[in-house]
Amino acid sequence: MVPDLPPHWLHPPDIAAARAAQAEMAACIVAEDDLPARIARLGGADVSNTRFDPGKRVHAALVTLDAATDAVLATAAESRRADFPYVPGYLGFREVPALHACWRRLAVRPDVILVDGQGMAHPRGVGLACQLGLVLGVPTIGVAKSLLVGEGEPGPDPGDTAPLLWKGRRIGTALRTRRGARPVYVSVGHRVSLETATCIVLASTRGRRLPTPIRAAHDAANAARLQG
DNA sequence: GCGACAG
DNA sequence: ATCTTGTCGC
Repeated sequence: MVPDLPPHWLHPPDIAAARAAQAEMAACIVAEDDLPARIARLGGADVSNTRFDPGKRVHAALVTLDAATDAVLATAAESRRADFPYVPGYLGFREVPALHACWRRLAVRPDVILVDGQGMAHPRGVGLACQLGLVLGVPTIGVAKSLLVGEGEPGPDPGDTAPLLWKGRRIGTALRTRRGARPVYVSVGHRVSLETATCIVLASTRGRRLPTPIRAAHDAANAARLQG
């Protein structure tokens, strides 16, 4: 938990301030297990955008699923104007504010949130999943569909993994969740170990490439965009 | 300087 | 991220 959440962690005035904020956040990330022995609820987070939108709005969604049945226990969506542009490496500053609003209204809270984006597999070790976890004070896992930095190619079978390496450092795990599909890139967000993160992601993938919570969040964010 | 670049 | 139908394959 963050005692005093610095305003610039959510709303830095510019890229330079955002970069400085990430440096501060990097020192606060906890890459260790802090989860209940038996995870009951899994969260999913995603944001949808409208192309060519002059209003620059973002449509965020946070969902809570029963880890055993995949039943949706709660959903919260937030549509608002983005106060930060999309800049590779600074996605968190664009999406976290709206997701933070979703969290405040989420009726049933999950034990851990699977985030559609990188965790520590980031140039400065502070991807969207890390930022969301730090701001909410909740365990998070980064699950990205493509790479920002690093490389790693797992075997062809579901469950096959390969270390995600960058500059000689391990920053995550490339995980094959489905045969014939491109791998997903798992990395620590906050308050979870890479090993546990990888197990959770694989366990929540029902024969699909992406884990159920993220698919549900994607659907919810999309629904929010199609409405308001 | 050139190329890369989550969502 | 988003624009989009059918189609190939297990």
